[in-house]
Amino acid sequence: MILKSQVEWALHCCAILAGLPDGRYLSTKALAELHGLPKEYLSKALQSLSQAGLVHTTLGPSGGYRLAKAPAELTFLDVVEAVEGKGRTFVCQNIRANNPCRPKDYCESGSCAIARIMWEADEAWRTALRKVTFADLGKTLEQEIDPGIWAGTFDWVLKRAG
Amino acid sequence: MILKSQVEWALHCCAILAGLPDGRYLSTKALAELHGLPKEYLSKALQSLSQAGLVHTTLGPSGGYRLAKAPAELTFLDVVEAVEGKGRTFVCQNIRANNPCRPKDYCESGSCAIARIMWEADEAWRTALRKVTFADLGKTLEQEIDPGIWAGTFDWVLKRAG
DNA sequence: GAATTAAGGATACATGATATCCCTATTTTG
DNA sequence: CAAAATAGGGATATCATGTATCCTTAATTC
Ligand code: SF4
Ligand code: SF4
Repeated sequence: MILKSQVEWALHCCAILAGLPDGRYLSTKALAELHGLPKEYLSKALQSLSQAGLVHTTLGPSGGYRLAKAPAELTFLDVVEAVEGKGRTFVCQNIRANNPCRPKDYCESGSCAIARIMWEADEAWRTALRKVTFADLGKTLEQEIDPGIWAGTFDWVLKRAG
Repeated sequence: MILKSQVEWALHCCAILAGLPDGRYLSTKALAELHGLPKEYLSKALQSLSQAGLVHTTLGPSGGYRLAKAPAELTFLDVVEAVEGKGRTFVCQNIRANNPCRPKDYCESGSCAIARIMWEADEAWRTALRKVTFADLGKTLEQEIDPGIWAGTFDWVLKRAG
């Protein structure tokens, strides 16, 4: 059970978009170059973000993506769920219904303890991701990243932003 | 990202084994019949439990599986990790190294904020699973399951336990 | 009108999950 | 001792999903 690499890509792209000045857009091409990723495939991840309403897009030259909300309103969970889906990681096949000791067509009284426990763990994971916004991430990155690279990347992005 | 169905199978099998009297063993065949699962494939899941040291096995007629520890010492996380592996669900491809603004062979100072946040969420998931033991589960199931089915299943299992 | 862009359909490929079959060594049963 | 039953594990087939590329269309900018 491993998250798709598109999750990582989407998180990085949102981190960049979160640093973009208001009203500017950054294209798939620029984001792909910046991260060394296949442009066409990265595009699918960005489309997922778009379908989830997390980013806003414009067409034509100087078009591309920007965040649809303020970085403080966008959580890691938003991005992860946009790419990976909102489904639970534990899916119940209801194998208890195969128990030969049960009367046929016995009606279950809701979800069982095993499924509930697994789903609670799922929810703990989601809660942890919901707590972190891209404003939080921006602050941390600014402290941790080499200032030269930070500034250089910022310039690089601005030059290519429409 | 969905857990393998073997996780569900292994959890159910451990739930049954946790109710087994001391010194008794239950075979793959019995566990497969009880849950309506393909015997040969369920066997792989049980082998994972065995390799992780969670169950003890004996060969020959009347052989099979029993828990290696007391139910109160066996956690959901033990079983999930035995089947699904102990690896993190977020794997970092280090795509920041592709940033064209970086000097070549720039040495990263440890793991970045994005990866740390994802790994912390992972850890929250594991913590939730580590909190629940099969003694806890047993108590819940005893309260929730129809007493007739509960007793009938217990008898069924005892008849087939070596 | 030409260039650039997001969106999305079609397709191929790789990987991992699911499932079955078969063989071996070990242990109980008779 | 012989037969039956068991866990363990290798080999293989099948299917779903993730990864990746290519191409077309519609919208936008210049
Ligand atoms: S016992 Fe729970 S987890 Fe197992 S099959 Fe039934 S509902 Fe699903
Ligand atoms: S920035 Fe973090 S998550 Fe992204 S590639 Fe680097 S280490 Fe991995």
